[in-house]
Amino acid sequence: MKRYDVCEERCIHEETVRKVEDEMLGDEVFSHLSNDFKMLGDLTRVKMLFALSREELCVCDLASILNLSESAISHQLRLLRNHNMVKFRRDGKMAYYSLSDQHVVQLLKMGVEHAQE
Amino acid sequence: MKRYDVCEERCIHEETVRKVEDEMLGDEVFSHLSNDFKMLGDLTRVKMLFALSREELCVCDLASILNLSESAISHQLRLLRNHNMVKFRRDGKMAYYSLSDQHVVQLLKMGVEHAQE
DNA sequence: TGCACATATGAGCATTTATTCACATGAAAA
DNA sequence: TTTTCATGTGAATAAATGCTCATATGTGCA
Repeated sequence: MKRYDVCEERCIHEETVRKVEDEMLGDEVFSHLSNDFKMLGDLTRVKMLFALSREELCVCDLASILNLSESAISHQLRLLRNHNMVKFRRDGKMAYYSLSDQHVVQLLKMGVEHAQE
Repeated sequence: MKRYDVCEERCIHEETVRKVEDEMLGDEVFSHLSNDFKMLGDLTRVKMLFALSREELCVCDLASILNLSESAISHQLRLLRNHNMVKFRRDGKMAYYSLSDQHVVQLLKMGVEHAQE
């Protein structure tokens, strides 16, 4: 277990570092946070989420819109489900997906604003 | 080049799919978007960005706060720089980093809200 | 100049991840 | 029941990614 304490005793701004350390959140929070953003950090998934922000869609619809295999879409939908970003309802053979809340929409909106600068 | 057109002519909801296809953004926008979110989708980087949202910090400070090597931090800072998420100023031997705009802060804030549900 | 030190970077390695293929599941229709 | 079809999933593979180690860069100071 390395400590990287070379700098820790010389160059750092002790005050500032201590202050920021105090303000840091718990590891689980950061972990949760980065995992959520990771869901948005993929071209396929971000397109899927954007599409779902417009309409409820089945696997087949998404596959058609993104021009990807249904298997690929299904795999990604499972990830999104596990991260509580989408919900779904079954109707016969079909499964209809939609966003599980409005947070994703807001994040997407903010992201687009930033991207368009 | 597969077309996955099996479904395209049978099970899809043509109306809905066409509507959503019309509303989809350009590929460059989605690409930009997912790349930005990807920067937030890593435990180390999200911690770095959070820390930088509190104080301007040097490489050494960040390494100390995250308990990681300065090399690792430097590599990640380069990524963040390339994505215009952090800016830096040199002062002698030191390099001081800070967030390049408030968008990241807002995204982090929204992410935390969502994570805490 | 020459040394010390903070930061930057290239190569290598181990891990993660996105897609495909093949097959399983489950519901509707024949 | 048997068939069909939309969806779900495990295994495999190729690509991307994060860290480490070694080394380079560049600044301040003796």
